[in-house]
Amino acid sequence: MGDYETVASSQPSNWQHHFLAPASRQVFASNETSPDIYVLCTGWAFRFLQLADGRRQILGFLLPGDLFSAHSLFEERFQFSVKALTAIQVSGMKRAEVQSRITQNPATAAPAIAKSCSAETEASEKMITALGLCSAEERIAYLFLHLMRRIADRNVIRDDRYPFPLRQQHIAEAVGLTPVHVSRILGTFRERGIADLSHGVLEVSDLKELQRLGSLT
Amino acid sequence: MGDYETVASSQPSNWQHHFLAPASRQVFASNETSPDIYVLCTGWAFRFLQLADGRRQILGFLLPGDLFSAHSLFEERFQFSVKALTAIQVSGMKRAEVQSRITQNPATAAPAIAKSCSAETEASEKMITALGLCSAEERIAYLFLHLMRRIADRNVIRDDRYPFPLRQQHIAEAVGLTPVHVSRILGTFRERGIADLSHGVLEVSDLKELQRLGSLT
DNA sequence: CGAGGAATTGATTTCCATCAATGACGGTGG
DNA sequence: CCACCGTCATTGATGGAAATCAATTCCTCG
Repeated sequence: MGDYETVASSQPSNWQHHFLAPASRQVFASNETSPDIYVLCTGWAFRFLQLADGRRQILGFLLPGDLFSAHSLFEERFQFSVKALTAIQVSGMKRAEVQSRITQNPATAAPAIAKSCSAETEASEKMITALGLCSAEERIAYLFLHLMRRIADRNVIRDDRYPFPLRQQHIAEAVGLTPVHVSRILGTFRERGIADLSHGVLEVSDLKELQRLGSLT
Repeated sequence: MGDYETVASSQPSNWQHHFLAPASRQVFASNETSPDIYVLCTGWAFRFLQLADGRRQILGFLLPGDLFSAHSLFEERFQFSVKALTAIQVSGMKRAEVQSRITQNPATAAPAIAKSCSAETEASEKMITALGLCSAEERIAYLFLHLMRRIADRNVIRDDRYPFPLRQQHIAEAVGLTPVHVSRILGTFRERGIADLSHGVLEVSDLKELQRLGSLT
């Protein structure tokens, strides 16, 4: 891996460390192995898979507090690559250490881990459904709603304005469209008074309509 | 749930039971809860999500030996529905009992469970990639290769002929296409001498080409 | 046989990708 | 301060992949 900038900890420990990465830097590559597990502390990142011909699929976005993957608790090989969307700060912990702490009190740890894995899988399967069944605008609405919920869990949201540091390119790669088409759909959302994404902020003016489009009911 | 036909066990036990379901019967509905976990013993089934308007996405196929979901070990609520593709035989076990057996020797159970969860998630994320990036024929080739591997793990395959009880409708619902278009693609696979699916058997004549199309490298 | 679902085939439409050009910024250096 | 550049977003024109509509034909199974 690339410990791009290791930050000196105030009380150094041998089982936990931190590092920084600037926007756009790839921090891990698919198939890489690591004795550590990672948590995103600040900033946004995304997980993705890339095909031989360069096509890239974004699997999900990482927000502060997210484990890169719940499965990384047990699996030392990355099944995806990770790239910083904004400047980020990451915390790494020795897997062995974390595992031993888990086995020490499994009663509290096990349900949390199970829930976390379960949530990941559920999100994946909902995304499969969105990609398999939904139109371009439904997919984008779904992505917005999914991220809005996660953002709202971490930030105080006022006036329905969400911090949203995604380029149209990222939206396109997440929901299987071209950036040009994403631009058109966002244009229609604007003129229909549904939502406006610009300058890194998503402002939702017609939540009902957005939900009607993207709820995957 | 519907214990359609409960089979008398030769030595009855209170923590394990079996039942049968005919082809096309839905055996569980999304959001249902169950104190049991289930393994498919014989036949094929599939997991799916359904939207309010009736559109349906197949999330994956279940083959003999498959847990309906590894997450069901911890999660009592179904996040998907299950329907029999052929006539099936299912075994159900009390979750509490299974969990206590797991905690009795976690050293052997834990890695197996983790691997199983991990495999499910990896499969989901590869499917997201296929749906987001790939053309119709690439998606179908991917589905074929994925299932061929799983079938070959359970059956002796001769002459590259795989038992394959899917209707074109099911293929369509799994890879996000219409049955009509699936028919066309399968037609081209036939005339190009790549593979022939009919009468419930998939016969592969040009594995290399199928892999070139569907390997998701 | 005959009936009904499944598959195939053709004609047409729709949605989205692709190609191409333009404009809006923000940074950089002269 | 302004010309230059690269990135991003927007817009228009066109083409292509897959959906949709509509008949048949083919199986399968009573």
